[in-house]
Amino acid sequence: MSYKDSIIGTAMALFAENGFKDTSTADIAKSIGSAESTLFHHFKNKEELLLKILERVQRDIVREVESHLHDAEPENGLAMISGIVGLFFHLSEAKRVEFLLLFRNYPYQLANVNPTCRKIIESIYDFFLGIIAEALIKGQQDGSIREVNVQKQAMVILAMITGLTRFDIFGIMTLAGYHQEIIDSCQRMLCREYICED
Amino acid sequence: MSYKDSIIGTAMALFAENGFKDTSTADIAKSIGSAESTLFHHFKNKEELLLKILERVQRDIVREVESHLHDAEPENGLAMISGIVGLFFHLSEAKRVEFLLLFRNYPYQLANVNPTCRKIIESIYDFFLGIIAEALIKGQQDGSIREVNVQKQAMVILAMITGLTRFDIFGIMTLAGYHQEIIDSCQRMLCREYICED
DNA sequence: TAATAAACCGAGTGAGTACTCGGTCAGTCA
DNA sequence: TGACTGACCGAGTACTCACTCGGTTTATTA
Repeated sequence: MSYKDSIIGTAMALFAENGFKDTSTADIAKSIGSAESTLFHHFKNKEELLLKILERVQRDIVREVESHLHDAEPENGLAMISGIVGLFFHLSEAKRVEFLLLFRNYPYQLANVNPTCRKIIESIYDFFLGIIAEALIKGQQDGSIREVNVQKQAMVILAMITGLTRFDIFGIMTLAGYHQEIIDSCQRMLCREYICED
Repeated sequence: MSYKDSIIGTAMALFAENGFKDTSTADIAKSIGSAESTLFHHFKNKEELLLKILERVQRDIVREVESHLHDAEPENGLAMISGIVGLFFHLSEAKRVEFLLLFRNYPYQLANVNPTCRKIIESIYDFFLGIIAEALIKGQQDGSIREVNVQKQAMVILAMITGLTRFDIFGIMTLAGYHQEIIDSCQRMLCREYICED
């Protein structure tokens, strides 16, 4: 059990860093310090290993987000959104390996032919869309957020933060010191009215 | 020249659809209808072929965008931003293959070790950042856009539209009918003040 | 037309690749 | 103690990959 977990952890790091195709089973075995054939004693093939990894990623991310959201006591829906956006950026550092894996192409390619994989990935995106939508609805009820199409707006927000995170993770640009600017932009996008101070 | 171009076109489609690693030189040759060894007569290896493809993608995208922007006569900076966002979504369909290729991991992996590749990719992103920043500055001058940090805000906008396009292209979600919502969100993010109509 | 060069091909080649198989060894329980 | 089970290994194996090489066809130009 524990050994199996260590395979999952090691393989996840390698898949995230180098990609699925560019990580050979020999690489994984070497990194663990075991024989290549031992991998196939625990997982029937490389693809099953990836699926177990994705399952763990999904569980870890959901658990982490829920524990953070549970602690927070936001005053209204708009503040909830700010909290979620901030949490997402926090996660992209704290769970960097998991995020990097989710920005790889292979999981989505596999999702096209493997329903199990598809479900895992969908559940991750649906989870984030769900908490954003919840905050939007709450904000509309308490008046902190204007009337918007909740589904569409949730997607726009998720796309924005994943897009920014992708830039950061792939080294296209750096997000250092940009978090407040981004949260500000979100608030302006959503708030009922906004008057410029200057 | 022309034959070389047809190799580039065919290989681009395959790399975009299946990824660099998952497209063998045999696949490319078969798709063109020539011998595998002929590829290596025109390109010294598979990597050089990818670089030539990326160069063409960069040229094509810049040319296409510039021709569109040249035609448009926006009334102010904010309208320019809306035009750029709309154009980006138009491109993600008109240049679907090129966009798909730019959402693959391999070009960015290669960029880490190959300066030529890095330059091409950077120039694409810098190009988009440049036209967005230009619109922001114009908007601040004509009063249609509030005072913002131009660099940061340009990145936020580019991240949002690439993030949305990525969702659409990878089949995570569909953008059908969302364009106006997104352009609206951008305008609210940028405009000097906004009063909700309801 | 003859000479030169470029385009193109078929048949390799060696270096990986995921995965298999037969067997060893340690721990568990009757 | 002895039979059984599961973790683990080394040595394969069949296959795919990018790339090479010797030679032939085609185009160009003197």
